[in-house]
Amino acid sequence: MRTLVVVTGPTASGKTGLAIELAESLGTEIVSADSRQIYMDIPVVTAAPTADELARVPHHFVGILPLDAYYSAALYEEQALGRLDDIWARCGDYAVVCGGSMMYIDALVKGIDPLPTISPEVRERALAIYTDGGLPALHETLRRLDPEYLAEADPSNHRRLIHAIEICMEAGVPASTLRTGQTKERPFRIIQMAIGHTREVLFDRINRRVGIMVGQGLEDEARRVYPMRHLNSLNTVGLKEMFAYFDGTMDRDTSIARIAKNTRVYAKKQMLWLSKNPVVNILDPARPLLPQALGLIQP
RNA sequence: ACGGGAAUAGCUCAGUCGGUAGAGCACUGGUCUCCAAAACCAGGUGUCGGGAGUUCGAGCCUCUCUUCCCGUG
Repeated sequence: MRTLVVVTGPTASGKTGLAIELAESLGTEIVSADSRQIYMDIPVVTAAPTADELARVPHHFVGILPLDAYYSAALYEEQALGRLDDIWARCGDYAVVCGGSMMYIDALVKGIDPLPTISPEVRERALAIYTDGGLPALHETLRRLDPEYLAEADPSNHRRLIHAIEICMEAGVPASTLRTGQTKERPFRIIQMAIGHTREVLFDRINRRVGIMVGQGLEDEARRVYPMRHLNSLNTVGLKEMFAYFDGTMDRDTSIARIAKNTRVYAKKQMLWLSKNPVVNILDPARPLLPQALGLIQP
């Protein structure tokens, strides 16, 4: 039976290493579920798998997109499903997904409504409504295009309001009519797991990892992409803070301290998401992980 | 040792006329159908250094102790 093994969890929890061990012992490949590792040219800050690790197990969706490429959870769902079929066809019944982008994991596991991909022209028009008129203009536009969404939406969250307007413009119908929120049934078995570090241990791992990144050339990497800093792909923990240092608004030590701090904040958000998702099996980090993981797969 | 200053949230500090405290950052909790490492929302977490006094009432005034800083030795 085709089985999707999902290794998720907060950043710096050891997902990559576990996924590689699993893929090796199952004789299969890894599909990454990471909204930043998918971009090329930023491997250090995203803690992407190393050359060694990539040589041990083939990875998909790592370092494949130019920094200015548009991407979304819906695109990921479609492309990852296709790639999984390919892996099952070549490698047998198992495929491993590894990543901490919970939106992507959800899109893959539960499915996401087929909302249209927004054209650059529409994106520009919708953004202009906000830059010209702020939140009130967004509310006014939605009152016309999709009052139902406006009633449910977070009125302060311009990103989501803009996106709803984009969908209305692109699709020609109210966005709320396209959103069913229905979970799709997948024709394969799904087993999800995460490593259950305590917050204290995880924060310590994060602090150490930031130091390692700096040693691996984080600053050089950030400097190389600095001219493109307004791209969404670079709106990323570890780069934002470095850019502030380059801009002169923060000294280097503060910048690095803030990277650690913001990574901890990010990890907390991921843990919150996990805690709301009881389907995920929590592995005990005090015991060897691989046997626990294999035990979940073949009870 | 003497003189002066300071002590309030995790940190830096504000606190009017005496009416049991507030800001920024930090921190904590949360939202979630799609650029999500994004975006957004909510919450003050306190023995006002200790003790005593004046007062109806003290972060604020008085005394005292402690600690720290600056100056002079």
